[in-house]
Amino acid sequence: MTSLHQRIFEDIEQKIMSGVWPPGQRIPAEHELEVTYGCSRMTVSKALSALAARGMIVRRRRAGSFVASPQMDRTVMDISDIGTEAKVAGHAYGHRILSRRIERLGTAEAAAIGEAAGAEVARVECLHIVDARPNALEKRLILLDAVPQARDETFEASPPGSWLLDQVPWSEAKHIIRAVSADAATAKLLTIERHAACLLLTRQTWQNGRTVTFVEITHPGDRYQFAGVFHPSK
Amino acid sequence: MTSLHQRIFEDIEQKIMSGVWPPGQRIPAEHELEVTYGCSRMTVSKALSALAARGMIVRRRRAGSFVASPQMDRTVMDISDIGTEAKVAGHAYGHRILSRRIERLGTAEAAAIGEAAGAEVARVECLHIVDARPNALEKRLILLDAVPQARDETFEASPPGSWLLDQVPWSEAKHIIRAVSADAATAKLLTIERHAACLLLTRQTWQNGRTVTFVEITHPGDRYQFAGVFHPSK
DNA sequence: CCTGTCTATTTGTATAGTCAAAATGCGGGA
DNA sequence: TCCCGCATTTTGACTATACAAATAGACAGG
Repeated sequence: MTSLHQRIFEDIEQKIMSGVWPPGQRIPAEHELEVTYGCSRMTVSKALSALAARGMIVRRRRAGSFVASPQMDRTVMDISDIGTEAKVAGHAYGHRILSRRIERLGTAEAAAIGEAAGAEVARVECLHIVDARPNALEKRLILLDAVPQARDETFEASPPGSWLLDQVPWSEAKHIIRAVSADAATAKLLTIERHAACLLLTRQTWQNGRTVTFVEITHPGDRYQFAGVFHPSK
Repeated sequence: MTSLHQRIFEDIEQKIMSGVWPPGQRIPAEHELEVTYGCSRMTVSKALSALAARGMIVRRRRAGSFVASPQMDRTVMDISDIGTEAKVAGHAYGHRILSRRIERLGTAEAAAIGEAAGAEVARVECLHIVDARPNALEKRLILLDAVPQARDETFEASPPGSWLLDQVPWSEAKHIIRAVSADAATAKLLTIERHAACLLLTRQTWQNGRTVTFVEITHPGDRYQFAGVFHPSK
């Protein structure tokens, strides 16, 4: 007994999530949807407004409604540099690909991310540098089944995260934040002391129930933090 | 040039946030608001639906609309025990008040939280215990100006966080998550090794622009994590 | 070609109703 | 007294309509 505006909402959501309507795609005008669903404009409008409120579409007068760009590979909270909080603008950002190769998932790792062993993946390690200091070490798996274009991508032009945004439409994601002690290799790359506390962000992204990418990002704990303001009305 | 339904939304939001309408308070029925604002029911309904969508009110047929209970002192993400993730139910929870005293804010601390030095605060330290193991150390400041009832509260019955939920209506909050190494005192209380990585959650809560409480919660990094699933449609 | 204007399209806001579903709390019956 | 059923209130869903605001794209003028 779902209501009509809810059905329209879910219908369009599904089209966006499955990639049938990619980011930037124009959504039929309210008038057209009113015909396809055989209802009044108010009902269509309610569904579209809800989608807009959730950030899945962007609406512009006269132009129409468009599928928004996904934010699947963005952290839930902002990552900020503890030392230079005020300095918002003027960050010099860069990245360095440490390694990149195509391989097949081992059984242990496959089980950990809930995919079949033997699946082909691109394994990428990338160091993120802000203002000449390393601020994150990224270890990523990209399932070639879901993103075949990743096979021949070097990620030199744009880091894997941003690159994926342009390839995969919409998805769901799970974030986990842990505190860990840096191992020797990580400490060296991030130029911090061994055993220093680090923030470890793990994110797994799915589309249609299948894993797209799995990434671990390690931040130096003494320099970076996750922050977010939440007035209940937002 | 704000629209009418938006004005109604903000008007009611303000009443809730400022505490004029405390949690559980019944909101005038749509029909009554339609009279007070001199508009149609649809317009009122739109505003109330938006408030309901944001979790600020709960609506029930025939009964009416009610101000929801605040979630101001809840973490944005769930805190879960890494070792026993499956075991959702059946946690034995307890807490122990380590210290509690009334004092005045020093200049350094006052500056850090953006309040005037010399303001009276209750300073509470509390250890949270889940399944016989300490899982969090809480260091909290409560501004007596905002919550005078805290002066004579022992927090033995319920920990400061839950206690505050019943005292302060609605508020805004800022969360910060850091990774830190445990100092000697913290390590001993949490029964972990010195310098072990810990998750440090800092939360500051305001009401009407004035700080209500400021809290630092330290979790053992090897046993606890923050996790959240985010399908963009939620 | 470039620039300013005009128009038609599309979303935003609002009204005024109808019918449906839920559930509270009352009154009547055992 | 207690319990059950029903009437009434209140929210939920939807229609049909109206006008306002923005602006993309066509068109005219320099």
